[in-house]
Amino acid sequence: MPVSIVLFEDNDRLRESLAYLLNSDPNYTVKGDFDNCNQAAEIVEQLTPDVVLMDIDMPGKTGISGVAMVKQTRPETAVIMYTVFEDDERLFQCLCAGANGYLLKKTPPARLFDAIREVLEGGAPMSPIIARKVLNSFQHKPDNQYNLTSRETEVLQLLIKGNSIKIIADELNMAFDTVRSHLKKIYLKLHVNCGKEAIAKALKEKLL
Amino acid sequence: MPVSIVLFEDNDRLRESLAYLLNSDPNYTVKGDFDNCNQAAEIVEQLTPDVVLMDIDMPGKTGISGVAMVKQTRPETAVIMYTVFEDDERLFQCLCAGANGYLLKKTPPARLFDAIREVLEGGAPMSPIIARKVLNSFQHKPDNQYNLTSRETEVLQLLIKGNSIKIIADELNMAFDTVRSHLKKIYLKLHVNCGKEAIAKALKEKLL
DNA sequence: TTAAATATCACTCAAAAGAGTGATAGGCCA
DNA sequence: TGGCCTATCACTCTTTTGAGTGATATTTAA
Repeated sequence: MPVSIVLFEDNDRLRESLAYLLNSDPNYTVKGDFDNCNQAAEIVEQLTPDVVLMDIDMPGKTGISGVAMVKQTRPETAVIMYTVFEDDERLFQCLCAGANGYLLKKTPPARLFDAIREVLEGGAPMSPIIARKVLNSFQHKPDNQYNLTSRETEVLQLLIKGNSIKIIADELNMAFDTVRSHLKKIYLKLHVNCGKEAIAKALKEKLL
Repeated sequence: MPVSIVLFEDNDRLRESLAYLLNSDPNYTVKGDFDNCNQAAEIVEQLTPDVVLMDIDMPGKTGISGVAMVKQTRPETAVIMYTVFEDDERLFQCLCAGANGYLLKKTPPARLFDAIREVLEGGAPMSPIIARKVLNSFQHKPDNQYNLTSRETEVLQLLIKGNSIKIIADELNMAFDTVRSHLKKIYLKLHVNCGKEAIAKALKEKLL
């Protein structure tokens, strides 16, 4: 019996190409393909696929909600995300929602067959960059992808402990305005607008 | 130039088989093989391998200490664990110590070549069961040990995204002062004094 | 040896946030 | 029925923070 698959992907051409590709192998059969995942729960309940391929950016509900819905209504369904996004935010949201795999769209199509086989064996197919991000998330060591200077790092470390500018200045023996000066640069480098966003970003991405 | 590899594995026959296997491919060369990792730091410093294959159960220091030492002295070294153990305890200790991959010994030897290629591409080769365990570790549910009400939770969720009070009020269709009212209660319940501390605590303790 | 980056501090102005106080209304439950 | 909790909103006052601008000394790198 071939592996049954359902696709959620809003790009019509891509979705049809994928369906054609998968159907061309007798071991796989696409039971349904949809350009949104608003009815994902009902669909997996009806079609009972072995594997779901899920885009993230779709009209209506995002694939992040999509994987959550699928996993809630039919947990035994293997869900592989298939997306262009490789930011930490969406990646970990998908994983927390129960995704079983995460492939970037730049993945060569042939790899898709491997991934589906792998996920059915209980594995977790991931693109290399994604796998690396996942492993890095276990290390509590900083990455400094934003090129913070050592002084800026010190300031940010104190900030994410919830300290006020006044306290930080005292702690690092510098003037109030110097701390603010550093903070401005930090916000620039992190692309945020205020301390709260900086804390959120630093902690979410384990910068320190 | 072939990929240079160092092996740490106390089973002599297995270690020699691995070395023979890897050396049989001109693209790979085993620069050294050792039955313990007590001198792992000095060894990688001397031999500067691209990849280290590391057993866990060895006389003297464990492979867990081993990967930590290697990563500390030469972080650019890719370390792949190669072990029979598949318990969560050792697995996550290795990941936290900085392992770049985790293969079970039941892995077919041919897969080793894939794994080495994968780790050099920035990926994280893992046996399917291991990958599954890693992904499962992300499915944490919120705890709500501080007895936040549903409304307070909504406010906190928006706060930790870095939103201002004004934005939160708008988002939840409530008055500016109502949001502040909720925030005051949230700060009380979390035992913090300001929004920055609340964000830090909520994210560190994965409250939401 | 110049130019760039870094670290330092100062001043102003406006916006945001925290502290304190109090009020109203609906739901729940004993 | 009368508390208790939750959610809602309002007002004041003070502190904190962000944005803008600019200056100076030191270090680093081209």
